[in-house]
Amino acid sequence: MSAERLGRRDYAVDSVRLAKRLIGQRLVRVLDDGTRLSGIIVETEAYLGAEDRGAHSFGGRRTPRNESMYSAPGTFYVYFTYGMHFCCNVVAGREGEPVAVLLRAAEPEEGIEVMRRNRSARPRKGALRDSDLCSGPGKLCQAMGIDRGLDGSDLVGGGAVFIERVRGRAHPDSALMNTARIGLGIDGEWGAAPLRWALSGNRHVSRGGKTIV
DNA sequence: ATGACGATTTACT
DNA sequence: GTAAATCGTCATA
Repeated sequence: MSAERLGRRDYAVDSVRLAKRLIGQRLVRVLDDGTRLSGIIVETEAYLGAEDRGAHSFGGRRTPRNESMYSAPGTFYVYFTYGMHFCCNVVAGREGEPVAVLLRAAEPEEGIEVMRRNRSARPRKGALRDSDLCSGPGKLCQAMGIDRGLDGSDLVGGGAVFIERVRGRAHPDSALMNTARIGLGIDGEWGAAPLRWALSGNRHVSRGGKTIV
């Protein structure tokens, strides 16, 4: 028996709704050798379309890098940044509408030791706690072996990445923390817009360079 | 061809 | 808290 996966319909909603809907659901990455790496999504950010100054699609920008944002809802959008990190998103809305949800953190479930190994590729100080594995967009991708090779893949169907529905884990807004998005180099309306959601009190939420509330 | 800049993470003072 | 690491991407020329 296999768990139910989110379908096209689940993804075909505006990015704010999808950002909240994905919290509590399970992100699954199946490696080439069949190993399952998974974690419960605990932090997301919504990116709107052409009007969103913080989005890669601001102003209707369409380049080879962000092409996946224009694909069907349920498409994976993976990009490389800061010369060393990958970040992954889930496309929302309708095909041709460049809106997406950034997956920022997850609570590891399956394949934790593989994730720890993936995250220890570069030498570092002390031992990695579970909460150091997927508590940030770059960390999550490194732990789960997500890179540009998965950009444009379809989360609906039999691919190597998908999201499983976790029954009884749809969290009400009251269980979520809602803040401005992290790391955008912009001020004003779009820099301050409360488009980041995280499961309140969860230890796997990223620190985002700032103190946890 | 060139230069400025990241939807970040880590180490160090 | 501050700064370094590190390189693909995109706008400009």
